[in-house]
Amino acid sequence: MAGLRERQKADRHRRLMDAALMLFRDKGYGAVRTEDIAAAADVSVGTLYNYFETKGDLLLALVTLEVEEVLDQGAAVVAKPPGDIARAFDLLIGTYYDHSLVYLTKSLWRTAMAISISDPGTPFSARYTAHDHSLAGQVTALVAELQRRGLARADVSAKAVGEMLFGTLNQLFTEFVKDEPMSLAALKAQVTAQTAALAGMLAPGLRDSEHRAFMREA
Amino acid sequence: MAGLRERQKADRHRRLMDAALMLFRDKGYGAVRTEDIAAAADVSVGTLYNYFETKGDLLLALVTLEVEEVLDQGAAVVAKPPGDIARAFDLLIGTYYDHSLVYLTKSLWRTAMAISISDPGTPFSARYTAHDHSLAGQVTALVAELQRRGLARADVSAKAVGEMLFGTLNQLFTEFVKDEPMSLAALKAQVTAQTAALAGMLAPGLRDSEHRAFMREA
DNA sequence: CAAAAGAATTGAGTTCGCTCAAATTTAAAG
DNA sequence: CTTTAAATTTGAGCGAACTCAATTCTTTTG
Repeated sequence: MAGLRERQKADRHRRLMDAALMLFRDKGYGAVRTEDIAAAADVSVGTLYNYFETKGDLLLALVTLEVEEVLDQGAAVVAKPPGDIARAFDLLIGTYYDHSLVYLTKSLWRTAMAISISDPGTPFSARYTAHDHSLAGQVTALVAELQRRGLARADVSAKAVGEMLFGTLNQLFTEFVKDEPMSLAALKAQVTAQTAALAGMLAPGLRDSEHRAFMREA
Repeated sequence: MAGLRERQKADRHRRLMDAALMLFRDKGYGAVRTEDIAAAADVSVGTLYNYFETKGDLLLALVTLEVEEVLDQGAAVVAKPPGDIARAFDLLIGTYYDHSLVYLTKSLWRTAMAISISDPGTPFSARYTAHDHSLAGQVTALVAELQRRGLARADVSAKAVGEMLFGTLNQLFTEFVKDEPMSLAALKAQVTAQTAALAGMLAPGLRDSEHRAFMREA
């Protein structure tokens, strides 16, 4: 069995994560002092900094939890996508968006994004960027899967489409978290509107006249 | 003539901006203490905070300088655009990009972006967002001007195209400032590649076969 | 089991952004 | 030119993130 030290370590780590999640959600990142988190987790401030490099690093650990769960849910969608391109995009992206507020608030997302932009060289930012790449990879995987199933034309690069799609969903998500009153429904409506043209272009075996009609709509 | 008080005020404001610009560029935002800026401007810390709400606000004042100059330069391009859509886009966007590092460094841009994301309700963020809107408006104005001159098809919304274009150039700029070794030339190459398809679609009087060829390239 | 070695915790101390009551400077009034 | 009023500056002090030398706890060794 694991030694006492190891168990205590795991336990303290969990307590710190739990305390931080609760406090951040409740009072907001800025209003929570590292001392509060430490106290709620029954450790000293020094110990908190033995487990996490900075207060922001603690937030990232929560973001990581979030993203790992959403990647799992997304994998299920990629494995069995709806038979329609537009619906498949909406379902995968909707899964991401729905999950985004399970653990974190808009304010916490903003803080995490801000830290990752301002210090792009740090481990924090590197991990945040890695999450982005995982998500973009999953979107690409969906496009490839649709192609494999003959639901999307195979003569375009799945990677190019996937990254364009991820760029769009990411930008819309950024606007969403910056706009406190904006609802998830409004966000989804936006992404549906913006990806409809792309979905149309990806439809296989479209005759030229129909193709041109899609172009005009987009 | 202006009273003594007024002159002193303008002078202190200028000294603070000069000092902040020099120190931020030299040592980086985080390494400069408000006390250092105050000392370099020959005022006390309290006075600094009488002129600027926060240390970040001082950075924003520098960003504002930057954006106002670039808007002036951009207006000249809009007034007399090159006769080719792709070249016109490249020239305007290139003007923005070239000017972006005249006053500020990548690191300072990142800090400014981070602050504007993390506190979207503050005056800082509002002004930063206003800059974005001004730039998007100028890009839209370029599209409208090209339409007026018969250089771009008039049957698409200049606003829609302008905002899509701005979204792209903004996203690429964000990636640029996050990637310290990336050169301005590389940034421009990326934007040229990404906007080429859009420029192609906007060409007026294109025959259907050519139109479809552009689609396939994009 | 006792002692030595090693690992982790602790919290007082440091730093830096920012504030505010007192002091100073400029303008206005008599 | 004084006196009064108003505007502005000032810097010691506060709060919060983070550090590190001393302490406590766990494991290993003899």
